[in-house]
Amino acid sequence: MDNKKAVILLASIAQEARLDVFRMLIQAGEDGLSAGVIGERLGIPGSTLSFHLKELSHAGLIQARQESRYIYYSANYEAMNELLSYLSENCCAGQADCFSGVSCSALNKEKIK
Amino acid sequence: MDNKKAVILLASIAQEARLDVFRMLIQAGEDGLSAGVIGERLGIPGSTLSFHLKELSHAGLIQARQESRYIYYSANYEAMNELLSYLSENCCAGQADCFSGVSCSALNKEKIK
DNA sequence: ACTATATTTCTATATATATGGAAATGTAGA
DNA sequence: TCTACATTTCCATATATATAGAAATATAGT
Repeated sequence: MDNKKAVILLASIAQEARLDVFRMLIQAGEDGLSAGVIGERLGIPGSTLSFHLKELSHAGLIQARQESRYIYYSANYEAMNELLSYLSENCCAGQADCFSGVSCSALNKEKIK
Repeated sequence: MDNKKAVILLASIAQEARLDVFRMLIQAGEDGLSAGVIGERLGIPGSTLSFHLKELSHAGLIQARQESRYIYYSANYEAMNELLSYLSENCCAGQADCFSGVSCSALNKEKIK
């Protein structure tokens, strides 16, 4: 993952409504949720939601799948993993005390080895 | 860390120049770098850089320290760790296959236990 | 005090993002 | 085909962000 790609992914979740949507889809699992359900749960008008869903899917963090009249959106775990890896590597590079005291400490031990 | 805070941190690095600055400061270590050096290395005019440095420090991802005529900026590793923890938790929640095959796999084993 | 240098603030401007109603599109059941 | 419903696109508008020159401010050496 390069810089530009990371910025695109970051920007796609650097917005309250979109972060909410993404977290919801992460929780929802592989099947995802329909646009209608997402919008209803978050109280977002259709057109606004559509805009945000497009942002997220253009970034590649979620994907759409049509099923009868509904369009189901689901999280792309792989893309999020790549972003987290990028951030971990670019945060921790050469920094032994990075991730100390947080849940990622196991990761850090791995990297220091 | 709550949603809003995460959005602020994400937005602060969801911009190419700022992500560059932040990565540079991560690499630079505790002492950090002066504004002038950062601007020169990235080829960014002073006023533009100042704007971005302010964004990053308002978010709390970097901090400033005056030393004679120079102002040194340095990365706040703790803040970045908290952001990564938040993202890890909100990405991996209940998802066993999260982080598989990437450098964060050790973290995941920890969490599944 | 004067000068040089570092950085920020001010200002204008360009560009991007966010919001949501209304209309258009797509899908399926009667 | 008609109707109901889901979702998107179109559109106008509001707000936020990014850029950079010029002026202002701060610091330190002479």
